Amino acid sequence: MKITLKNGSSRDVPAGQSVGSVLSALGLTISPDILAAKVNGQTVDLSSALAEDAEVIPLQFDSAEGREVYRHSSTHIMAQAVKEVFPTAQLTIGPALEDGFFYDFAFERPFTPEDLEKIEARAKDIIKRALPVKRAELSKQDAIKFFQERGETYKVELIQGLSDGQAISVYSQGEFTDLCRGPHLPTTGHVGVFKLLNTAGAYWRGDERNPMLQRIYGTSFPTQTELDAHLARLEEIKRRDHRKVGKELDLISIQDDIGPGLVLWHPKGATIRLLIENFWRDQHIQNGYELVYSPHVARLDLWKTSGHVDYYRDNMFASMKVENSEYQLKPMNCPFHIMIYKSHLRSYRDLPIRYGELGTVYRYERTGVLHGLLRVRGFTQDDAHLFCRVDQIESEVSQVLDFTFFILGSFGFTEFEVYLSTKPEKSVGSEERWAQATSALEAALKGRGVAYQIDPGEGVFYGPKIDIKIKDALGRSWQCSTIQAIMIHRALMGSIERFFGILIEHFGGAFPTWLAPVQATVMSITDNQRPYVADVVTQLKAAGFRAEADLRNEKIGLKIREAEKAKVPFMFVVGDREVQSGTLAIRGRSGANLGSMTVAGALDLLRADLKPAGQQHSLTQ
RNA sequence: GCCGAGGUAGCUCAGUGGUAGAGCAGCCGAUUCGUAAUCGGCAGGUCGCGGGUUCAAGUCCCGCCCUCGGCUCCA
Repeated sequence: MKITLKNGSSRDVPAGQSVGSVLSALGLTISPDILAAKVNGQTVDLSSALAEDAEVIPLQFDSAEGREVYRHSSTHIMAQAVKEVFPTAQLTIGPALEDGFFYDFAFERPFTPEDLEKIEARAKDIIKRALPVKRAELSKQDAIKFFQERGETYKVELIQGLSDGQAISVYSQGEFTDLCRGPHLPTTGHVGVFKLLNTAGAYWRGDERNPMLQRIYGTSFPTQTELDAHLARLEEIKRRDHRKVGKELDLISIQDDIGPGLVLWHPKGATIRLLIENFWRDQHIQNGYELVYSPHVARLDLWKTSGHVDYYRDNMFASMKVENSEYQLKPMNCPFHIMIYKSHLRSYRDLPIRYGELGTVYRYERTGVLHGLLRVRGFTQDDAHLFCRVDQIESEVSQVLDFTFFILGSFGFTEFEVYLSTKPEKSVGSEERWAQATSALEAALKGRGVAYQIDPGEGVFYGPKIDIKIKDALGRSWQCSTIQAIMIHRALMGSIERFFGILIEHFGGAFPTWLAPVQATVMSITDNQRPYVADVVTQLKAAGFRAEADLRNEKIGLKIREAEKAKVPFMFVVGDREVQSGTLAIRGRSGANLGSMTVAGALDLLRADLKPAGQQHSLTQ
């Protein structure tokens, strides 16, 4: 039997040996760092036997597969701890997540923070015991019997869902046994630091008609340093939360008296929105779009014709009666753009026609899913509909792809994840149209060399779509852009509200100069410099910059602190020295001393900081 | 919608049945100061909304509204 390693070296060994012993026979030290192995592309336990020629790759925590095994074993350790502390809790499922794990238990009451402490202490004890983790295979019948005897009814239900001939694997550590596909760490002692984070309710199998289970989230890492880094990242995410920053910087508010999911844009937030919208309009006109406007309500019949009443009713506000007709608050802009298109006869020579609108729509979302600016009930889509011939679809989609990457890149987003979503269960239109539209989208993606994944069945009822997720400064992915075929429907920023929420978090409120609501604050040291400061501000404003004076009788330290907290990109400090020499002492955001310069020099500095849009500031401040 | 935690001054929060508090912000006064908080004083409340228990409710009970975490990652 021939075993090949990643580095290409290979060796003959007798069949039937375990992966672990083969690796050590090949001269690799089996340190606790090696968690599992990949054999011919499949992740397996180190204890699994090798039966045929194989390529073997040892897995450590530094690989995604290695981490998955590590976290999966961690959640088993937590489950064992829960069973030891609360024997009446029933096991359900417990997968690894990207940076941790969870396990759902059926239990008579929610777990309290005190419970978590006890469970965590027990889990640490289980790690200390370094129990060997053993795999066993049972027939379906035996597996059902085994878990039935232990009162694990959810496990029995899971096994009943598995196919009949299949051998069913269970993993044991000490007295604890769980139904599990594996693979797992060799012992519970392979886990380093272990921490439980929070609890939550979760439906059995994710279905709200099913019983509510008690979920516990946790995470684990080989070292305390890595755990600390992870916790610091969670803190950073909290610090940048757009709901917190949006309030601190007085950008937006969502008020109970107005209604959930309905956003007020305060002057500073509105300034940024205006800049975004102006940029959007200019770019669309330059790229061959015609801009349109449409009303916020329309006869319900329009929404019946469009299919929204049949396919989208759950997300619509209730209709209202006006005179003798029913009217509907709009959940989408498409029917209006189609009506503009249909307002007179079009020749194929007129195509493509591209209608764009910053169209505000209203959708009913259940209160439990609302989330700051990222999930709201009233929002403005940067919407457009492209009417084109079948032979133009591919090139139009290609252009939209390029345009999307340009627009998003202008706001500092340069990493993307692209998904192609295909025909869902509930849909309108023939199979042929779906196939045609889907292949046009795919051809455009391939033509632009864009890497993408398929999201089967996730298309909209009227057509397939390309979704583009942007990655922010902390590496998180957010869904904004969508491009949908049949009539090509696209939104690049998605909704201005969501996009703004993401922008706030991406920059942590420290917007690049072209978007900053206040670009420079000119501050006096004493009352002596007031006329000079006022004159400088007048000059800055005349040059088109958003500048403010801070003439208060306060110490310069306080003025700087407040400008820092407001994330103003530039502070121009003026004392008697500057008045004498006709200069400004310039301080960048976060304390950079940029020296002294004249007003003309300061204007050059501001201009130079405007381009390339969105990419000139460090995102780590 | 469901499970859990919350809602007290503009903001952040303390307040375990007995006279509603602090810090910051605000206002008034003093201070004229060189790169992240000058000092002093004053004012500020339907304790989310509605009902109930009690001599007495921010606090206990019931209903509702809203916010936050989760319900998407699946042996």
